[in-house]
This record gives sequence, structure tokens and C-alpha cells, in this order.
Amino acid sequence: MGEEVKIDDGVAEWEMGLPSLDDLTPLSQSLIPAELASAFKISPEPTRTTLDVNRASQSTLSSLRGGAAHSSATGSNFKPFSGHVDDHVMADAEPEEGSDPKKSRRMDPVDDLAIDNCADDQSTAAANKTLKRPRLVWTPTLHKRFVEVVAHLGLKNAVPKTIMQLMNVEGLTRENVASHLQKYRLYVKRMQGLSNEGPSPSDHLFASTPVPPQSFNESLSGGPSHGNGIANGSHSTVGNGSSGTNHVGMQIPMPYPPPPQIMPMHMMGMATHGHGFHGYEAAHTHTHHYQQQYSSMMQQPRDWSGNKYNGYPHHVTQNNNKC
DNA sequence: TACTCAATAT
DNA sequence: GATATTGAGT
Repeated sequence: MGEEVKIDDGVAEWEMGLPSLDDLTPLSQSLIPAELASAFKISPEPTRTTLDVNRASQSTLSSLRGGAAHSSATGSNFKPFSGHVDDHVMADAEPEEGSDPKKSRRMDPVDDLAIDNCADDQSTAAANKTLKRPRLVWTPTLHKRFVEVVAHLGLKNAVPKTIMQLMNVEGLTRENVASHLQKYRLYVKRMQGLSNEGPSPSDHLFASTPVPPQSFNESLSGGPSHGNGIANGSHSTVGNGSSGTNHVGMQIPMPYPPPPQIMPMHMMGMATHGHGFHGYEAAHTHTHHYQQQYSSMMQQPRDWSGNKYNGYPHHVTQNNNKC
């Protein structure tokens, strides 16, 4: 525990860790020696020819192609992810089997996303269940999406589950969102208390987030809203491009796309021992670089086809997670 | 069941 | 110290 590991894209990197062909046991070769099999009364596996192996490979490949799309739990309004690029960073945690089950119980969804395309058998799925959910790091891109969804909903309707659904980020849990929302609300509250003074340097991620206007924040101190929240039209208050930071009361109306246009995101980036944004900052050395970059990112015209989400910081690389 | 808040862990 | 996760209360 404690060491930083980043899984960047890199098929090459994945491949680097793979055994060479010489190291692999041919699939056509039985894994259990005959003596061992008889000793344990295991009926010997049928001998496989190369042809059998090839046939099996073809079968696997075709099933993967055919079944690549998986449906989203949020229904037909939300497109499932089919890609693999993401800048979400997860701080990995050690598996720690046998530790507090409460701590491992939430690990599954992210594990699904982390090895989403690989979970092709029950043993893998079962193994995933024993793994601890990696620590989610809210990258600027992820946070941006969060803010956009919250802006769309209005803080009144922005409850974790709804946000999670609208964000449509695979592996993102309600708890993740709730936690981030909690922090975000604190930030908003503080900002509105400070009025126009702007975010404090310690706000890091939020510092580059436009302070929502009062209308956005109308029920900040109210209780939980169990409203539907989703289909309430189009008001959005995401930052404008003039100052980089919206002040209270500045409201830039921006049509928010209906849910079907919200492109799903992936959360494949992993890192261990998360220290929040340190993973990000590590690549940018100074926080203000990060802020600048994120601010400019926030100012980009948004392309709801999802293409604009390529403004990823480059330490966050694509993760072509190969099986 | 889901939400918020506070405590705790990393 | 900053951030995410977990647990308790509602």
C-alpha cells in the first residue's frame, strides 16, 4: 500500500508486462500432466488440436464483437460507453482480502470499469468482488462533467443519484458523487459567503469552477430533494469565457442537452494511493498551471457529441485496457 | 432506499 | 493538509 501506480494508456505498456510467446503454455497443451490427473482422479482433458484452439479463438472474438455494447443501468436515454479513453484516475487500494467487508463492498463497479471488457467469466467477476474499490480522483474533466450536470439540474435537484445517472460515467458510484457533491456544496457555500472574493487557493479543483449563481444555488441549505430533477429544461450556468471565473449572479444561459446527448465517459485511469489532485498536479508541477489549464478547459465550447472531452491533460492518457 | 453530514482513512 | 470514503442519523 502506498505506492503510486498509474495505469496509462498504452497498449505497449500492457504488452510490456505480458509474457513472451515462449513463456506461454500453448493452449493446445493440457495444463494438467497425465500423472497428476490420474493421481487426483481427474479425467484427462480432451486433447486439443491447434484447429480447436483457433476455432475457440474465433468464437471468442466474434462474441466479443457482437456483444461489445453493454447496456447502461440508466436506461435507453443514456448511451453506454463503448470506448475506453478516460482521464479519470483511480487511486488503487490494496485488495486486502479479509479486511473489513464494509470497505470492500463498494469496489465492484469500478472494478467492472477497470477491467470492464475483461470480466468475461465468473471467476474474474468473483475475484473483482474481493478487490477494494480504487480511490476515485476527481479529475478536472470528471469534475467538469459533474458541474455541468449539477448546473443542469440546479443544486436543488442535484442529488447524488440523479447526478450520477446524468453524468453517465461508468463505475462512478452514488457514494462517489455524494461525497463530491458534499464538498462542492461546501465550496459553493463558502464562495457565496465570500461573495466576489473568488475561490481560495486551497480549493484546487473547485477553484477553477465557476461559482454558481444564487439561482443555481437556490436550495443549497435545503433538505434533500426527491424531485425528478432530470427533465427540467435548459438552464445552465457553466462559466463564460471572459473572466474564467463566474461571480455570484453571473448567469450564462446555455442550453443543456437532453440526456441522450450526454456522452458516457469511462473511468479507466487508475492510480494508487490517491492524494486527490496530486496525481494531476504531479504532471503540471504547479497548481496554477492546473488552474489555468482547467479554466481554459472550462471555457471551451462544449461539444456535446463528446468530442470536446479530448481536452485531457496529458498525464492522463488513454487506457486501452486489453484483455 | 437515498440523502446529508461528520468522522475517518488515504 | 487535501481529498475521498465510510458510517450514522434522518
